Amino acid sequence: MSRPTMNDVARTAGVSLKTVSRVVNGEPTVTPDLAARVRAAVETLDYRPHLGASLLRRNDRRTRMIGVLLEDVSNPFSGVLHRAIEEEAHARGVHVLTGSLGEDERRERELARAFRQRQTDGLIIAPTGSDQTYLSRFTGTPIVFVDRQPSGFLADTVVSTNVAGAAVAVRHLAAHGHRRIAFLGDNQRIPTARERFRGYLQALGHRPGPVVHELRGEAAAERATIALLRRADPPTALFTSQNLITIGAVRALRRLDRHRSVALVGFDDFPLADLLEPAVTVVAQHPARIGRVAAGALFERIDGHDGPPREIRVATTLIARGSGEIFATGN
Amino acid sequence: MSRPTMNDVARTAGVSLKTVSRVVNGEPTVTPDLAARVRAAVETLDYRPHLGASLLRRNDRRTRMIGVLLEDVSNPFSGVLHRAIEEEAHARGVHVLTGSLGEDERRERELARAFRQRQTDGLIIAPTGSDQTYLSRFTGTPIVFVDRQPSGFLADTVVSTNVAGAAVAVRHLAAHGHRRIAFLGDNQRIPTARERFRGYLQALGHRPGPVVHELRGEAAAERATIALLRRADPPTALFTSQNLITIGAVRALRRLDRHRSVALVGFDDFPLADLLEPAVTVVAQHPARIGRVAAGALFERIDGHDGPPREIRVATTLIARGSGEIFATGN
DNA sequence: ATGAAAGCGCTAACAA
DNA sequence: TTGTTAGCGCTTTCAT
Repeated sequence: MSRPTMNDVARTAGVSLKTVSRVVNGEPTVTPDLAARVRAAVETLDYRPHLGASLLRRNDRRTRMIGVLLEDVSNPFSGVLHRAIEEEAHARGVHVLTGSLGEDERRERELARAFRQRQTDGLIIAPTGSDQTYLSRFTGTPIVFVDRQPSGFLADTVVSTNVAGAAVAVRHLAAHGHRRIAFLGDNQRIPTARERFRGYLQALGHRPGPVVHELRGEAAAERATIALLRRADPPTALFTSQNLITIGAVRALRRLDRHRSVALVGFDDFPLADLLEPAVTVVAQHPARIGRVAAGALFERIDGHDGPPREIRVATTLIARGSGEIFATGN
Repeated sequence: MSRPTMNDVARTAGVSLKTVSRVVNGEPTVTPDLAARVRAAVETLDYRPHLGASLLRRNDRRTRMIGVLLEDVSNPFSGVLHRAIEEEAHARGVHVLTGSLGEDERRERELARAFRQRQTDGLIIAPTGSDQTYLSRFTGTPIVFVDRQPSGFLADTVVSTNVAGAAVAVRHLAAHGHRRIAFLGDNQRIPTARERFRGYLQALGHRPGPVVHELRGEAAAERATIALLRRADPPTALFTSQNLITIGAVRALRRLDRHRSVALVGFDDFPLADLLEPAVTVVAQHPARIGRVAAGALFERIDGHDGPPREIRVATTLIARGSGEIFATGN
């Protein structure tokens, strides 16, 4: 025998199907006596309502399920973001479908489509692709972007104050006497990455130091840093615009035994940054806050809010720990 | 106007509803001409099949969705586990519902029930509660446990070789001359935690050093370590049985400036362990492998495999980095 | 307060 | 190859 239906419950309780439906859905218009009998039948049959069937017939077509697309659920920034979103959802009795995108544009599109097809009430996306035009067909599904803003499609977006944060980092280095401050960054097609570069340029007036873009991952950042420090005229300080790049740079400085002489400020905090020698100065983002705000915005939209797309900026915080307070040596 | 249905598509394409169904489901028995007309109609109407309705009628009641319950999606071990599971699922066209449990037993039960109610094809659970008896009612939903084995309910379980791994760690310390090796551990109601303690005892014959259990989180571990080292007869080496505890211990050693004199081996690796001073020796678990294996086992069950519950052990690896190779000083 | 009937969007079983 | 009919498990609407 298969799973019991409302009909089975009705039969064993000796009531009509509709009465069972009323009890299950907590409608108040049922006599306590009948309600008790229904609940007993539910118990003995181990009845569980079929959410899909209920959804099919309901007017209020909410699945109470949202989709979250992140760069990689195993990286610390995404993890904290994810957790914060999950908490907000949990508080509303909403479940979360999760997907990691890596750098795969196609996977972003496919997962977004697939999640929507599952009738998720809304989507939170940290876009990895360089074009989100495909989302314009997603009518009826609220979308909020986090961490990176979209291209070719407009919706609520929650991101850090990248320009200001990067500028603060670079000015901090300049204040410690540095004149040749290198920029190490990643994919410049991503608006967020461009903003951080802009902050760097802004802070240095128009006298930038050496610049390296398109660094993918720790290893690439380590190699690039080594190359930079072996140049004839090496930088005395580094600004790394992303956490994996920061870690790569730390490894490079260690290998060259320059970690006590070359200053470093990274964008985005990471676990144990405070336990390294020297501890790493960063401009911290607040992924938990970003997640909370993004989830809040999404649920507002789901609940019918219909204003124009908002861009919400979350402030960053400079955390001086040592690596950024190394002074420039004479040159 | 609302979302188009198969009927709408049928009407605009001038065919029967069933023909549309055939095209949408890729059944081969449709003339190219009709199929093309259907696809055109799908395109112009922006039709998307309603998964819920389809599920309701199908014989093969697969949602192609699994549920994953983890301790905390924002901790690195869980994150890597999660990603590995997601990759296996993705390869099979399956989506993942995720939930974090913290230390909340009730949340475990509630989420497991809720996910099952959503007709997830199976569940992967890193149990936080001390009793999984409630799962015995979950007939028809395959379950696999990861990281920690269940109590009161039996199912496939994928865990590290905790006893052996802990013993290796402790013997490694003993081999460096240590005789007073402390154990710092967490919740002893969790079988996994007990196993690690057992490995510790096993390695020391019956001459254990100081033992502290029930440490919850980094801060507690830090305090406990400080207290331990201030005793009259302090340990010369520490075995920390979990990654947050290891980090707490590192902080304590730093604060007391004993990080170069007291040896430390931790159970479970963590990011940047190799960049600390001294780099932290660990018995590494392999969360990615655990995740892959667990997902594999779950999908086997979903595909109908019906053997007895299996306990699958994943080996650990000692990674000597420095902190575990500090020799005992005369005493 | 309770129930009967209709139908949500789709697929199974069968017929043409 | 195509179409017709019934019905998945539930909620709606309308009657009682």
